[in-house]
Amino acid sequence: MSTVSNVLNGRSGRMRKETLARVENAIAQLKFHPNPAALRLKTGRTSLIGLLVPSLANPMFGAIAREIETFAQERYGHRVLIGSTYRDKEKEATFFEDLLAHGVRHVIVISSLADERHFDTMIERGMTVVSYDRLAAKGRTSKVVHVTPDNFEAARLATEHLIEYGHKRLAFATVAGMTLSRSAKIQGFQAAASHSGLQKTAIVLNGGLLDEYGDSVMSEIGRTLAFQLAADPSRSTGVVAVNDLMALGLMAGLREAGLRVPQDVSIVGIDGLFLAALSNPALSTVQLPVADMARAMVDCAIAPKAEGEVHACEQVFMPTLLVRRESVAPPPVPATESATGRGARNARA
Amino acid sequence: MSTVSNVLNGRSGRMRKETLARVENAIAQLKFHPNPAALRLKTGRTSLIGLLVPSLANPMFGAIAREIETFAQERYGHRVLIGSTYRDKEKEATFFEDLLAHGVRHVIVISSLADERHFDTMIERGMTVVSYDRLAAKGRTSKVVHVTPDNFEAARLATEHLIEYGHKRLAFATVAGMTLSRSAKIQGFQAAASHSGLQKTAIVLNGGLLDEYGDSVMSEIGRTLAFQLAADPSRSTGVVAVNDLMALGLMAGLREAGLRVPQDVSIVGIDGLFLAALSNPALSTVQLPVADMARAMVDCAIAPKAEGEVHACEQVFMPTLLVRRESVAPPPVPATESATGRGARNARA
DNA sequence: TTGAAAGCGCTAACAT
DNA sequence: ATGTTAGCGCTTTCAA
Repeated sequence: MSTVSNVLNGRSGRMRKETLARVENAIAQLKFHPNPAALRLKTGRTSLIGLLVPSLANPMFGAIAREIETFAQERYGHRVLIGSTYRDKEKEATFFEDLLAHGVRHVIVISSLADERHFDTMIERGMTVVSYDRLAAKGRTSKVVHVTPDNFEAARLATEHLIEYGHKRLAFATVAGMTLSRSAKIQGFQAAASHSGLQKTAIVLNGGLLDEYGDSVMSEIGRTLAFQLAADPSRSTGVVAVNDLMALGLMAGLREAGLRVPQDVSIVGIDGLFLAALSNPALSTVQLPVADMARAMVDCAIAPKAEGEVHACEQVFMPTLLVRRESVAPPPVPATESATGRGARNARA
Repeated sequence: MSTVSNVLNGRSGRMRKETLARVENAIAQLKFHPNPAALRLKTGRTSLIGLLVPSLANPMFGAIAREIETFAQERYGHRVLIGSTYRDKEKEATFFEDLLAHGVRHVIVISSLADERHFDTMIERGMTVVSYDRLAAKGRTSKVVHVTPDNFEAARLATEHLIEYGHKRLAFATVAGMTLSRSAKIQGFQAAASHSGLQKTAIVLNGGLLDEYGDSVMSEIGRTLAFQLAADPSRSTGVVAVNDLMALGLMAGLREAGLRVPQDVSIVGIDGLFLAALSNPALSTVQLPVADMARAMVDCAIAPKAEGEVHACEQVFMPTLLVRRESVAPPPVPATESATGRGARNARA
């Protein structure tokens, strides 16, 4: 029995070849697969990785989940235990408890709550947690691994694109509720604006709060924001959306409000969803390196670490590039200052 | 010990109240949670449910997965072990093996291969498998539970909508590779066409094959099909897409080819993704009852069944309704028979 | 180099 | 009504 165990665990040096062959033969013959439950019970390990997303219905998270699942499986033979948090602290905590109970030691958390102190508890209990879309808070040394796109840079790139086309009145459209990634994007937006002396007219449009229905309301918020924008005679002519879904909602809302994209308002998204190519006009967006980030997350989560290794690493991925499509054009030439407006409730957020 | 076990398993009748209270107290005090691995090892059961989707990156499957995950958790306290198959037989089989090894007894398979005989093996090995988007093949009695929208009816509804607007030349756009759901849709399409004497001009447009990249190429295929359509002087004026993603791709392609939706060509989708409301023009589509179906699948998969119960049930869900938006209009009035065409390579599929 | 035995945390049969 | 025990399938000492 222990010899078989040794074979299974690669300690084939401790027996003579003949025995090894005999065991391997039997394993093949019987199609023997170690029972994960027994393994789990004995060792505490399991070949499962936890994945926490705000909502599976959000195509961006779907895209990331897809890459994570594929890679974890191919590279490490791990399956994925998935859960939606709807950005709810309670749900997130419950999920972590369940994971622990199921023996899952590796978990990837996509865009969780602003506060990640609760991760430390889990790490002390033996988990490796990889957090997406944020960096460690200043002054805190946690053992959480962070993998994130450079959100500042992504937003800066998007904003630059608008400036390059001559836009003077810029806006950044986001949802209420501040996360690190959102504030990094806002900073990138403002940095780009300031760099061109446009900070005075660069505004942040804060839409509604994501409710329990998760991220499929993101585009609804974009739509609402679009109406606010449309109602403002001195509206921004170029807007950077916090993500592609927001951008899509913005475009739909603008159109409903009678404004044209890009003739009246230009829009740039961030993410690079395949859906961005399908919109009308096709959405210009900053492409994030989804597959690379997914691989990095899986590696950080699962790869065996050297014993004393301080495991807090931070990986920041550059946005691959700006995908220029059709949603950006030069700003409209104003006949008079407020020619494009229609007498409106002053509805800026 | 066994008393505790009895408490945990609801057999609280076998002890006196006082003991029950004492045990419950201790459980609360110690925050005791039964170890799933031990439970699994002992009983063979686990509180995990398997979910197989063609691709997580497909928003429709994301939407379904979201509902399944939420309901399985809320109703049964089950977590979801998810995997993408990319519609590959090998990957599907591997996933099933892994599930079995992990002790998972309940699995939901979304839109799998045409042939589902391999499920029988798994069922014999103690699994409950629920299959989405198909009915049992005629003449076969398997123990697979089927939950599906009425695809025939969905396509019929979509087609009727086009006919109602006066379209005479109809097309159904789909991908290569026949699944039961796709063929049911085609039949619904043809039935509606025939019903109005339009069968002569009702054609099926078969796009490319879904490759290993999964369903994000669905819209690419739509785009390609759009070019074929545009090149045909006597093209169909109303097209039903096999799903919303295909419809979105079709619209993008048509636009690139210089055709307008709905003025030149009308499009109807099937699914009712939230994305359909965001397109330009907003996509008219047949809404499927995603949440209801998800619940039904989870119930069928997990709910304890009476012993001898013949377990093959078939649940067919009616499409809730047609969502009328902007992608359908009356057909263009032809100046002469082929006025709208541009001398084209005859490119029909 | 191999075998024997303990034990991971439970459940269920059995004994008390 | 409660306690005792075997055993689910492994890993890992320890002994041979």
